[in-house]
Amino acid sequence: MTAISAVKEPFDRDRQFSAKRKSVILAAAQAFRRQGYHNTNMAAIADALDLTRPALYYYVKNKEEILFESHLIAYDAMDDILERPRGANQSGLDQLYDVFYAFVLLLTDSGVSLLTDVGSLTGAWKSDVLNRRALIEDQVAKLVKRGQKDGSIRQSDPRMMVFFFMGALNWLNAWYDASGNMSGPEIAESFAQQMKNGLMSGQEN
Amino acid sequence: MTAISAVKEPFDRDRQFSAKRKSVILAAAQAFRRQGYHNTNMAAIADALDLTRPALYYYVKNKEEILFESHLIAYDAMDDILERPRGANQSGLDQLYDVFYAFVLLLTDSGVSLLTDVGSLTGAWKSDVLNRRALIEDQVAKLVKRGQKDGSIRQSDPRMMVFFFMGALNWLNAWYDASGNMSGPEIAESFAQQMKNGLMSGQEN
DNA sequence: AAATTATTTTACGCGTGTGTCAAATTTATT
DNA sequence: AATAAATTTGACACACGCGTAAAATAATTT
Repeated sequence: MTAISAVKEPFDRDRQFSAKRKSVILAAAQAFRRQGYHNTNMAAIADALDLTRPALYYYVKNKEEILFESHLIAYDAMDDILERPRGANQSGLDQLYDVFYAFVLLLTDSGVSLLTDVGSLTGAWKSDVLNRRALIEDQVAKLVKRGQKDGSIRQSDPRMMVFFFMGALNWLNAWYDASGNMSGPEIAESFAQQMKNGLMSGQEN
Repeated sequence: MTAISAVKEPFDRDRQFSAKRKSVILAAAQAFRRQGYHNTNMAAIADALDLTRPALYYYVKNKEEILFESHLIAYDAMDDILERPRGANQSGLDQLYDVFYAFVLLLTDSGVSLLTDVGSLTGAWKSDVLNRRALIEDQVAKLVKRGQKDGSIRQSDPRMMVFFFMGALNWLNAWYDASGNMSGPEIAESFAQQMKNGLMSGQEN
């Protein structure tokens, strides 16, 4: 008998299964980030895990499902960041700074990455992902509006502001290489500062 | 006899050929922008031009060449913008503002778009495109450094700054829809302002 | 250790999409 | 009108990569 009681045992099975399943998704997501969805075939994913191609289908319905879940992983992580308690005393701008800083850190230091291949998703998968993204943008836009109310952020279309610095974030994937000479926190610092100054009120301009 | 003299006639032929060739590339580029390279098949490109699929191969070696040239079109246009004479009296920051404004306008108002599928290019095609992009980023970084020298731009890693607002630019493709309620110049104005404030020196921060 | 269940594999079918080629058609030239 | 050149087409070959199914192996339970 293992250390796990007979009652819990099936859960352990499930746990191992979902652990392996997740590592399939993660391995795939990494490859997708580097080479793109269509330039990554199932064999490459299998190889990365020392498995053979059909074994993947034991964990996953099809390739598109992997792409779907890859997106979810990123958006879940961003949701977590957005749900972190933020000092109510802070200005909207400062809160936004912290959130954006955490976003950049997420993309540089954890393996999580934003993916661009939404166009390769179909049906509910596609709309789900787009909805999740829109939700996050809404949350961020809310912070912008908050900052505009408390005077820390200048008056301008919040959506444009969000698109601007979220774009910078998305583009990270294209150039950031963990082996580069710039550390994650350094990039996060630089980006967050730039975002902050871009929005800040009280510029002579 | 047409209006074109017999001497020029062969050139006219060539001109018609390259005109048609270019419209092949442009039609493809549009489709690539909307749906991505791999989600666009040659048939779709042919359909858009009321041609049949093999006719495309009269103008073009293969699909990858189309992608390659799609990239070139965008980078050529950006080079043009960078080569426009800029008032030497202007600060580096102001020059950058104008350039960035023109970049955004290019992407919103002309059909030209930045493409992301570099990973689907191989060999010299890929490196050429990456080089072109790097060259443009260098030019822009030069403007940043100029602004830092003349005191209009604050002291910080120029490469990070360039990545930041060039990212915003690249992300435009993902959300900008000509039918949206925001006009090209409005977006350009908003983005350029945001970029400017982000870099500007003399923020209390 | 036999039996059951979970996991992985080998072998295969199939669709999609690219690129080619020889023939047909259209357009220009003499 | 006949010829030549440019352009387009229909028909085909072929490769790649996804997903499936039945069988084999490994792990777990009784």
